[in-house]
Amino acid sequence: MCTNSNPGVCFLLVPTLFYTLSNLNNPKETEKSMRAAMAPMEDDSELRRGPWTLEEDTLLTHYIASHGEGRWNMLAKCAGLKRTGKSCRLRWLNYLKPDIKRGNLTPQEQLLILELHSKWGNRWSKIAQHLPGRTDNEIKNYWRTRVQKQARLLNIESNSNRFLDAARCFWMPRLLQKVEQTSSSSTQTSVPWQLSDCTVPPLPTIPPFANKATDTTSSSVITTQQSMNISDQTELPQHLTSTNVYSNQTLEQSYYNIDSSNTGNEMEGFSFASMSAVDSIEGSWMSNEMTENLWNMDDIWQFRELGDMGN
DNA sequence: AAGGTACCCAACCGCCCATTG
DNA sequence: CCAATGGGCGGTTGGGTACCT
Repeated sequence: MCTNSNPGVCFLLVPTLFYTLSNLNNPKETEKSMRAAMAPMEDDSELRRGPWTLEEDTLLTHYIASHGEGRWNMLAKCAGLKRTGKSCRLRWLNYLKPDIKRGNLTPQEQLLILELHSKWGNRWSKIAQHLPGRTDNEIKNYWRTRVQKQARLLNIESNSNRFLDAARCFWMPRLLQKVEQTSSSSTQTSVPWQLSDCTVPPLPTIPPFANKATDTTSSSVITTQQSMNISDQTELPQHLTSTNVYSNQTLEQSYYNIDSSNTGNEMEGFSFASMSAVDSIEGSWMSNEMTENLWNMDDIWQFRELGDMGN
């Protein structure tokens, strides 16, 4: 019933090669894998857990190449894996599947994640559907490690409107700028969506945010929908495919309508707002150390010449 | 060089929903 | 209708590694 005849050579080679390469310079890892591979032989009744070995990967890949995906519990047994079906499924989807893309997220992908997350929240799998080759797990990790880190540094909730506004006003435009830079320097792009129509408005010359924070008379807080011009459609965000959502008006609106109910200490956290001018405004209330941390995020924060961008 | 800390990410966990018998 | 099972999803954890002091 469960035979492993007719192995799919390609499927077999990909993970094997990857494993070999990734462990080539890591004898420690290879040794660990070997030891782990031996472990199940000691107690066949035990389900294995923890890191997958090359042997397990090969077994799984081999089996799927021959029989296809699905029925994971059955698959695990038939393939001779001492793993749960869930574990097999996860390993395949997040690691072994041939079309998995590896390496750092491109600015385009980062932008798309920010954009889609502002629309759908933590719907990682839904977001991942729009990033070919990226897994929900990877996107989730990216969000939790990079994005939420920024939120922490800023002392604001990553799921708050304030953070959304900050990302919208400063992060996204810069990513767009970077996208344009990279796409202009190379004719080919792997971006799954059209970038040609994306336009980055010049960043406004913004006064230190603390000044605005004292304005408790302003009343409205722009919502995600308002500032993003995001429709409820399931297609890609409009500005990524057609017109520019970062119209000057929208940008200005979202900037100046950051929750005005916040005062004092809370506002201090929202340093994103002054980031756009952090290099150009003398005496910014934001410490150099803090801005350094912020701008070090990946390489997207290379745009130190913010003053220039606004001109 | 050594120890401590922060970060990254693969893997696991628990919950939920859909399907099946 | 209901229980069992499979599969999907978001949240969390722990080990490895890079970086810092």
